[in-house]
Amino acid sequence: MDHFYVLPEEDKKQLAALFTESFIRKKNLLIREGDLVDKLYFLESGHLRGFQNRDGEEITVSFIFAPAFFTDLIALRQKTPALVSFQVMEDSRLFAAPFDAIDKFMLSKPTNSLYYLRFLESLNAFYIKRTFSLICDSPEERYLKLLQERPKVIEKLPLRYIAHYLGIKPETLSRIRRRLKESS
Amino acid sequence: MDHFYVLPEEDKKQLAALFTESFIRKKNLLIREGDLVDKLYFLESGHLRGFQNRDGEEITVSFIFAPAFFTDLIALRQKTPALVSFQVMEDSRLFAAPFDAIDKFMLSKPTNSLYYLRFLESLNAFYIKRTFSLICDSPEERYLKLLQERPKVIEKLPLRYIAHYLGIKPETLSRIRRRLKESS
DNA sequence: TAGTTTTCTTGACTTTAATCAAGGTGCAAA
DNA sequence: TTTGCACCTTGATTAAAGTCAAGAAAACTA
Repeated sequence: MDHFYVLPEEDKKQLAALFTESFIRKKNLLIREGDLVDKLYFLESGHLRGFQNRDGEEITVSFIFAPAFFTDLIALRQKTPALVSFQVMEDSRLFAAPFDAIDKFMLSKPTNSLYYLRFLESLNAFYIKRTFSLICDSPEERYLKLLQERPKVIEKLPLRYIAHYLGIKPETLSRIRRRLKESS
Repeated sequence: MDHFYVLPEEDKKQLAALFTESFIRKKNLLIREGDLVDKLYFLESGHLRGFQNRDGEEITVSFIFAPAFFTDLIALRQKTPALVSFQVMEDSRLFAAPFDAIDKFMLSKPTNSLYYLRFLESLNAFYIKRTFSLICDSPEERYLKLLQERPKVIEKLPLRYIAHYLGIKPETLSRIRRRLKESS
């Protein structure tokens, strides 16, 4: 929890007390599309994929690698049904806290919201860059950038998830990989 | 400034005092790609486009419509050169505040950061939805969604900017428009 | 381990968008 | 008002990604 901003020891304890531990088995859903969301999660081990159901097909739109906080922020704040399902890709340990309690914690002291603020800022940076890449770069360029910036994604995840994440079809990614192998 | 969270009158005055007014003429750049950024801006009238230079061509990647806060958040926080140039599309009135001062303001009272926090959350929601649309929707679907969600964009902006924003070429958008006209 | 299922690869073909180039339109400046 | 320029539209062509289908490889299960 020290990635963004280090809270004083005392406040950190107070925050940690809001979370309860749980375990979840491979392939289970943590958030289901359409659910209401009221918790913030911290994934300690394993990784997740987020997907949307489009005409019966599951389109993977995001990945979460431990250790990381996550939730469906849109559903949570706007109190609307979740847009995305989150599926655990291996047996995982995680912590959950009611967001109401987090909000209270943040309001109790100015520095308490700094961590969340930094988290939002970096999430923003990530999605802005991803948007720009989808607009400006070719599928092959997007794949190469992903390879550079998040090599874990490529090592651990099935090709079809990566393809959807990049906005292309699995067959196309398979061909991109072959092209890259041949030309090297 | 009341879109997200209404500050008490006193705090609002304190915040407003951090901003200085300025005017900028049509077509001028407010932030230039490569600049260092240390201010938060509030656009009171007019609208902006953000663009990147790719192989000599200006690719429009974002629009800002008054009234709205904006800055290059990535450049600002990571103290890296701006990724995007911001150009005013008509003579505009705006306000600027050093971000250092904003940070101090936020740290002086827990509720002072709430507005910024809501701003970040809604910016996030916006870019997440845009990313998903770029992944899942066809160019025509993306155009129709934009038409629905931000009709101002379509009314006021040149076709080629809208096309780049949607990740397609101007010729393609021109053809999409014709198709839609014919089929209605 | 053997067998089953899922995922990946590959080829042939179709669809879609990009590119290139020409002509038209409309706005802006003189 | 006229002229010039920037922008948009359109058609012909090319390039790229999508689709469909079959077979190979890998992963899971009994």
